[in-house]
Amino acid sequence: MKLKDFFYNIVNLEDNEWNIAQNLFKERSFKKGEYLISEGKIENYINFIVEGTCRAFYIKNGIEYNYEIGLEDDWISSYKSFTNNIPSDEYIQAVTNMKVYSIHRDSIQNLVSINPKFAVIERYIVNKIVIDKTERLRSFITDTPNERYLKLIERKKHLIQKIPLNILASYIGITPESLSRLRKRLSEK
Amino acid sequence: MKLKDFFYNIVNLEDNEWNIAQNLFKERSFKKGEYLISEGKIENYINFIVEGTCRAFYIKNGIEYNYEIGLEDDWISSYKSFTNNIPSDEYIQAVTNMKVYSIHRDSIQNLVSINPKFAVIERYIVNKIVIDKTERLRSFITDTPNERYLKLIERKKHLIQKIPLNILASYIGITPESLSRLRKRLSEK
DNA sequence: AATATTTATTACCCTTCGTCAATTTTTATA
DNA sequence: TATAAAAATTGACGAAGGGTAATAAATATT
Repeated sequence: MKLKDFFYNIVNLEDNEWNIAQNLFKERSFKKGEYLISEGKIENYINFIVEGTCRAFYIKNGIEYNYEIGLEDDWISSYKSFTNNIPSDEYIQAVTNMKVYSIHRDSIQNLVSINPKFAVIERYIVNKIVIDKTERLRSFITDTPNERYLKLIERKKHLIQKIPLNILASYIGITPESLSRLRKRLSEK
Repeated sequence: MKLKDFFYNIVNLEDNEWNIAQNLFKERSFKKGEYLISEGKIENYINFIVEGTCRAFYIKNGIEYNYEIGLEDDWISSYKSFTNNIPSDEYIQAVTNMKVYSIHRDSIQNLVSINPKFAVIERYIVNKIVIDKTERLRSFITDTPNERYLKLIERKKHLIQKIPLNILASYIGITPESLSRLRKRLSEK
């Protein structure tokens, strides 16, 4: 079970500690196209992706902007909504069928207050979010769309290649047409 | 004292609680051009900016990329270095003379462990970092350089206008030449 | 399997930004 | 204050991405 590995890589838990945590996660499945969270709804969960792929996007002037792609072993949530308990300004949608383990905001509070080990894990996840966001921001500042594309497909090739081009293009920050041309240019070399 | 306001806007502290916290902050001053942190050094502090302006930048292929600008009342730190206790991959430099209140990693641990109110404050600051980063990432995805410039100068006009153009350009993600032209176009309207 | 729908590719032209280089303006320093 | 250094502006040109639209390919749906 991957979630267990994730936890044990951060701190060593006793069996009963792991059981307590495990019981607070609930397994949820989403079919391709279904939404984990929609704009206007409050995000109560943070989700560990066991299987499948999803995208986080927001809409501005009628256009969808895919600013995050969640793959296996990633954590995904509408963070601002989750932490501030306010309506989400974004959507998270399953790009393929997917399975996630979800834990409720209150359950996290619970875990963190009863055992400092869980506080360490929680803090680890938040840090990872900050650092990933920073890295992605840097990529937008420093890299060309071309470089961003190459970095993206390096991430987990087999998974990325199943994601529609228009989503990848948006993630990189260009139009689908441009990504199509970019791919062509790369293949010609 | 602005730091006090910042704290009290999050939670109400008793006088003695505030005193405990206050004593753990140390005031530091930096002259224009001095570094709060340099690449390779470990960042031990998180800094509340009382006066002045600074920039956070990293170097890639010999080029400086200014990815953050710190103004009064902002918190600034080399986050990844600070939280993971590893050498910084970036610089933070005073753009004007500045005064900050700095608190050490260990002192925060201290505060957080003795009083949950401080845990709330700490969590508030980390959340703000995540949300600001997300917002800035979105701005890179959604907005044109022109829009990013307008948003930037709206932030705190009088302070921003004292920052050299080449730093602002880098922050927006364009060359100084382009920002110069952009400004010209705006002034012609 | 046939049809409809969505997704991807390609061509056209246009705009913006980057690069390089020269000049002007501002700021720092002897 | 004079001089040097740094920062900002401007011009010319090229490359890359955007917009629109038409076509082709791949997926869904009946």
